[in-house]
Amino acid sequence: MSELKKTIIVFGSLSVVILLLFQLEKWSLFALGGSGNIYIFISGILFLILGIIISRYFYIKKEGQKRELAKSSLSNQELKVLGLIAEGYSNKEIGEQLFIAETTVKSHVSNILTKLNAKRRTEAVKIGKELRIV
Amino acid sequence: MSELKKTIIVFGSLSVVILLLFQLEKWSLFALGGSGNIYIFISGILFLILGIIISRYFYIKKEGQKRELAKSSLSNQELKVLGLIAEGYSNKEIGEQLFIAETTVKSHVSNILTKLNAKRRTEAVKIGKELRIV
DNA sequence: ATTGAATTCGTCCTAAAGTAGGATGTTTAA
DNA sequence: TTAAACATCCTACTTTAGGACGAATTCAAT
Repeated sequence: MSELKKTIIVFGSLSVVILLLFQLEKWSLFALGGSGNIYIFISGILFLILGIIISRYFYIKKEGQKRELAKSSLSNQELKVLGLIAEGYSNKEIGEQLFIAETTVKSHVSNILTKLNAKRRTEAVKIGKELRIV
Repeated sequence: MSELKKTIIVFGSLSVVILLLFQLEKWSLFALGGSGNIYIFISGILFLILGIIISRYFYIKKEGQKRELAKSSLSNQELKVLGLIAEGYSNKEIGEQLFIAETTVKSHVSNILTKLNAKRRTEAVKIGKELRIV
């Protein structure tokens, strides 16, 4: 949400800047040379935008790698269980959904708590969300 | 996260489209009239972007109103407790942090579960996040 | 072929969470 | 001012969760 707002602000500001540049050119308050120069100028801004998009893309990639690291510590089944915990299901309900015994779910939950260094399932969910694995 | 990706895709696509239009104009493959028409065209696109930003802003506003409605159903203390539950604290720990007895926290939790129509504290957190009150 | 991780299931025990009901005082809005 | 909501605390009870073991099976990698 905060990331979204940032993105909106960045792109919004850039849009307004471009719009203002067009207006300034139209009103001839700025002498940017011929009509060729403004193309170069605006192309530059657009490439700046692309640069931001690309860097952001790589940022997300890096986050993704972090996620992979955390994921690797949790097994597939443990990830499923953690996801269902985050949905608010009890161990019994989780067992029914995954077609396994409640005791097995308990084992998984214990392992999850140990691996994520959490004391409670609610804390595990919080950590899982922070690590973006939920 | 999904929202962020959408935003990036929308703005990225628009940027590329604008860039392509400049290239097309430069290569004279498109005859958009004089240098005046392309200004109008691009201004239109920029206003489209602004429109998206504004509509998104109002969307967020509307979500905010929903939040207020849900907030009003939970009392101040209940909101605090729900927040601490989401942080992964136990009833005892919550009591210590709010300087109230564990039994009182339990009362609050029971009321929260009733008001949010949840069976478990994990489910309450999930609902709370959906209602954006956590 | 053996090792190790993953998955599965079990029991016994304790801790935490949740239910139901009551009691009391304060705030607050009609 | 009076009813309703809020906040606090309690007892007694049931359910769920979690820890601490053990143990069997499968399956991929060495």
